[in-house]
Amino acid sequence: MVNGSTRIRILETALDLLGTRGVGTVSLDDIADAVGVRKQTILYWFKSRSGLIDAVLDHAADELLVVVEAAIRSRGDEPLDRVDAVVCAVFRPVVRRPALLGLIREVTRLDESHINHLRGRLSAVVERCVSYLTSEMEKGRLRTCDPMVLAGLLYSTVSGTGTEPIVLETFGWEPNAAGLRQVRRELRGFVRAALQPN
Amino acid sequence: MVNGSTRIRILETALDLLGTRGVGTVSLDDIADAVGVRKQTILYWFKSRSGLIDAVLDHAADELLVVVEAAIRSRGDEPLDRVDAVVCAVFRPVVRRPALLGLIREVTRLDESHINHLRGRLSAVVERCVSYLTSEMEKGRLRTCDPMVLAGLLYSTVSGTGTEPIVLETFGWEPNAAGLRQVRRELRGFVRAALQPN
DNA sequence: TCACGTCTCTACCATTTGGTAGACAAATCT
DNA sequence: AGATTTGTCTACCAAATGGTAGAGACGTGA
Repeated sequence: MVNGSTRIRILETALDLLGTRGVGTVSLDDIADAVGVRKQTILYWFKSRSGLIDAVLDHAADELLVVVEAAIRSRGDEPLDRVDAVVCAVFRPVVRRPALLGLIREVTRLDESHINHLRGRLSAVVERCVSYLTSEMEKGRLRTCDPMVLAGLLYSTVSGTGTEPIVLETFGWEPNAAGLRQVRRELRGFVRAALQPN
Repeated sequence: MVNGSTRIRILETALDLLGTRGVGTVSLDDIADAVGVRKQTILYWFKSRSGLIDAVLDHAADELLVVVEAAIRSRGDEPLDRVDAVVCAVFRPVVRRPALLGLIREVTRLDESHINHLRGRLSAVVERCVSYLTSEMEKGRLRTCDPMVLAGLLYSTVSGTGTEPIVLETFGWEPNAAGLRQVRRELRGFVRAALQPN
């Protein structure tokens, strides 16, 4: 375990490939080629393809968790600002690492064991978000609705924005830095409007 | 071309499988088994796997277009009601045919030719939606923002709701008829709040 | 009856897939 | 120095994949 660099390189590369091209269409050879190594080296570091996928999901969840946790703790008292911070935090990987949300999204295509694996990893943050939304609604500082479903809707909106550039392009969006900034601006306004107490 | 029933059955089954399990993980044999026919029968009706995918995308686009077109023309003058009708229309396949939006979403994983194929099919509706949003914003009857990005955000929200039941379950949602109704109710409230003019 | 087009089948094939076995080199320990 | 562990490789393999070739069943029109 002294030299973890190969393992890490495999993990990072696999995350990018699996997240952008989809879990089903990427073979171990594809990943090995991208890393610059033979397939058998991957199978030395990971028990099997399935084991690699679990490890990559962990890796992705870690990366997301760190970002979200930091954002949840940030900024002052006003809930709209706080949610805004989380939205921005989740949006950041969209720019820096488009594969991340794409991989999380792939979970729908995986089998029960992988699903439960990832779910266990994310449930803590999810619960924190939901209970926060609940308490702010009770104080009348957010539009009153079902907080669990609301959290899911927020996730869908942000994730969709990040994982479906192709669809957004169909809507006339231009995939460059300026376009991304604009999408983020509109996304924030959209979420803010959707949460405003009435 | 007298008996199109086998062709149709292949198309429908392929739509379900490709949409739910992902384009990359479904083989011709899988589809053939589900139809109750041999793989070579599929290759008789469709030039190749790629050709089948194009045909399935067409089929899916048709199904979606009919529903959306009808909804766009429905209901009175108030834009919030009209958008609401479209949201409900797109949500209906979520219940009746979960694979449909899932397949559209898969476009991100496909290559340029398939993408352009589907995009050409959908561009007309997309343009209608965007120009409608634009005109209503100019009249001050919708929250003012970039109409193209807004259309994309709306799509992301609705599509995500329908294609990521697994994720929604992580948020505590229960996947039954009552749960679906609640998700739809919250979805409509969410969109309505996000579009309210300020 | 015979020829013909339609539709589905069996029999293959080359390639790719995830995975196993074990050789070989470099580092590390005794 | 010799033994052992670590990390990557070459050489395979059985199964599955997309696709080709062509046989046979079936109905229809002449």
